[in-house]
Amino acid sequence: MPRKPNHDRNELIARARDLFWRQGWAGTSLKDLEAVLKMKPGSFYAAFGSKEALFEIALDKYAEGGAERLAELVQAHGPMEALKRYPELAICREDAPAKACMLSKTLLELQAHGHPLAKRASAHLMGMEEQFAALFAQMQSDGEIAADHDPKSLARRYQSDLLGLRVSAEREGIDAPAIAREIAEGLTRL
Amino acid sequence: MPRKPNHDRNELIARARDLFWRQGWAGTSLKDLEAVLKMKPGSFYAAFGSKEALFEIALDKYAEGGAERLAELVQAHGPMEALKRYPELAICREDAPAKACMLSKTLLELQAHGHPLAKRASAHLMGMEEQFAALFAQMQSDGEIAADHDPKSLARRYQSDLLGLRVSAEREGIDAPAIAREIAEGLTRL
DNA sequence: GGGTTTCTTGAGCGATCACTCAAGTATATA
DNA sequence: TATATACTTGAGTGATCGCTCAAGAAACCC
Repeated sequence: MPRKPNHDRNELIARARDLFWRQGWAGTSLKDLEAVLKMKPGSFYAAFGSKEALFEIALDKYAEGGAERLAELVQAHGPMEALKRYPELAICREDAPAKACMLSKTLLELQAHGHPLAKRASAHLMGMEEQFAALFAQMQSDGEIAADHDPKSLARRYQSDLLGLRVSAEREGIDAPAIAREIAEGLTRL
Repeated sequence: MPRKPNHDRNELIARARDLFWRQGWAGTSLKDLEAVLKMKPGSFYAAFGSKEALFEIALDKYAEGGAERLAELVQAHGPMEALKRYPELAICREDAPAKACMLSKTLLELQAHGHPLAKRASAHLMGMEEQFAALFAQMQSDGEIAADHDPKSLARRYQSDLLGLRVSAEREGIDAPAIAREIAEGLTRL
């Protein structure tokens, strides 16, 4: 009996994610969202409830996408090669709306006000780090890297390097791929 | 003939810098500033002209402070030891309003809108990097590190590591000093 | 103390913020 | 075709945004 929605919800969320990723929380107004999603306020609030609710969904989709891309790399090339390629991949995707990580951008912008979205971004960062740690642990049991490392420490450092790389990539006049290569090379020394 | 100002301008700028540093551009309202500076709107605009003008002054003061702190370290301990200590110093100052770098926070928040303050932050980051590069170059002529490195590359990587560290330090449950130690240790391998 | 100058005050400006809701429109079933 | 059920529309909500300005208060000169 009902009328069906004009838009594909998944596509809408992806477009919202890209806009939030690029412009941040406060930098994205409802007007911006209405323009990109081609929705009037009424439809928007019927579909998503609030700006904050949509940001949360977009943030989750962002984290999910990153985890998937890493998992695919692992599937195709194994843990070591995946971790080597991931940094360059993170900054060179030409369709990405920003070089920097949306999780860190959200954390830096909203942490000071104790905003729930900052906590959520922080949790996603922790999830990524655990994913990295699992890969380092696997590389150890495979004998691919020395056994005297703490996988969690390696993951913490790798995550930090990655975040630094992606902030650097946001700057103009910086050869970010060179940094990515150095991070990858650093992994071989383990 | 005139009446003298109630407040010390330098102190006002320092307080504004700390507030902007913590809360970012959009996260800091004029109400916040009025409260922290104990100024009414009229005084505020007479003294600083606009929110943006004050942010710019605060950003410059921030960059200046960082450069000074590094220079003091170099003066006291020489280039290598200074670069080793700087990361830990950056994240452990208990009086700092935030762990993350104000320059990178500004860049990430405002870059997408092409805001002049983002360009200014970017320029300050470049200035820091040149300061680092000069130190690496000095270490080379002193024979303290191998001569076959490019000082600019070393500086770029050091800056990236530093930015990553300071984003990581903003997260909860992360042993940031451990990352700082690893960065310092990495310098010994040059 | 009178006059001048600067600083401080705070009500209030237009613009924009996130958001609401009653009315209109299109698609389904009967 | 008639009716029910979403979905879409956009003017308009109160709140907050950065900012202005006329009036009052305080410190200097003579």
